[in-house]
Amino acid sequence: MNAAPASARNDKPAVVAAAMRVLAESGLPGLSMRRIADELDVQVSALYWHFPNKQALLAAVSAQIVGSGSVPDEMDAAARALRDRLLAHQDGAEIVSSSLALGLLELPARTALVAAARQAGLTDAAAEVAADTIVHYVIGYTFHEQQRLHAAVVGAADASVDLVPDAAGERRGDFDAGLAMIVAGVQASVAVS
Amino acid sequence: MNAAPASARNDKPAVVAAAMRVLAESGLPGLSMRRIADELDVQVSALYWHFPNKQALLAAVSAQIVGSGSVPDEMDAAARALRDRLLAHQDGAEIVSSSLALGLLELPARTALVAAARQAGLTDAAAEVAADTIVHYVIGYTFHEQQRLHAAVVGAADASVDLVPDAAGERRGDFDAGLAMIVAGVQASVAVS
DNA sequence: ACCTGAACACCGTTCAAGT
DNA sequence: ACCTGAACACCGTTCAAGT
Repeated sequence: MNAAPASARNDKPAVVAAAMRVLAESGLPGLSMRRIADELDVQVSALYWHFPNKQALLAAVSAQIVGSGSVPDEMDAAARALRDRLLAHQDGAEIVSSSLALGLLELPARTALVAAARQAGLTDAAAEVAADTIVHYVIGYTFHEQQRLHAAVVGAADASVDLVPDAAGERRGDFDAGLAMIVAGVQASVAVS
Repeated sequence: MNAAPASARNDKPAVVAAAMRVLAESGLPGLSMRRIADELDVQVSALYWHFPNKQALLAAVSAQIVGSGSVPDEMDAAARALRDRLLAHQDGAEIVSSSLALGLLELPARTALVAAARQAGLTDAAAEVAADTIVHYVIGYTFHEQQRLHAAVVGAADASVDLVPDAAGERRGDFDAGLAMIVAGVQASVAVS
């Protein structure tokens, strides 16, 4: 009953893999159903056998981006792990953001953040708020950063020098500084409750 | 020299006003150049006399959304004022987010936040980080919230009951709770520096 | 189970030409 | 100064039909 079919065609993971390749090459603006179909040497309509619509396909891409492995159990480490995942793919933050908002994606990092906040002494409800606050910050910050990269590419000879100062160096510092403020606030909220 | 022209045609503010009407009626997905042109009884190509491209038009819409008036000078009040502006327009957070990331928009609330953070005792650099952290949180949170509204409209008979619990009530509380954590963290960072 | 081919109803942008 | 008309190169989605 597990006999290999006569002609091996595409399955869901193959479609997602093709989408990841297109994303790496052309970013989110280039990630059209037609480009993905081309990558598989297939008609566009074939994709709709595997996924009901583009958003569902993007949700599968998002799941690939954020991964399913384990996440560090400290708050700042978990936040940075999420950020690194997003940064590892072009427009990663934007894709994940929309899948998340549509309720089509589970975030392993969020689960880890809730646990860490609880361990720090927050009530269950406060831990959820803290986790969401940090997730919003990470995604918002990284989204903004990745879109600036786009703008910089478009306006090559632009005065965008001061917008993207020394590339990764300073930005990582700012991200960490902001994150530290939030984490401090979360810990401070234990005293209040 | 200020004589009224024979036939009064459209100017930039009129185009922006038309775009705001379309946005109110159909949201960001419906905000196409063609729909805006229709609203003005004009050909699409006419819009390109007023704006070089759609992003520039969206930046003008964003400026209208965030306003130019004065902003409360306390940190949490300034953050809530920004949030209220975004919530007052369909997909306000998404539109503003992309204009901001592209460097096409000034945020009055950000200026107020920097000033408030400085007054709280932060260094100039730390005050900028604090302001950006809060702005990212506000936009990220509101973006997420507004996209859920979309999803709820699309899946009317859905099990989206637990995703949008009691509408505004609980959400406002969660937003404020998260904001309070960040503000506490910002104030805590004064001791460190 | 997976795909083709063709169509539908859209997009943003450009450009010569008009008044 | 502001607009028309037509075109270009795209989109996501649907659907009957094939193997």
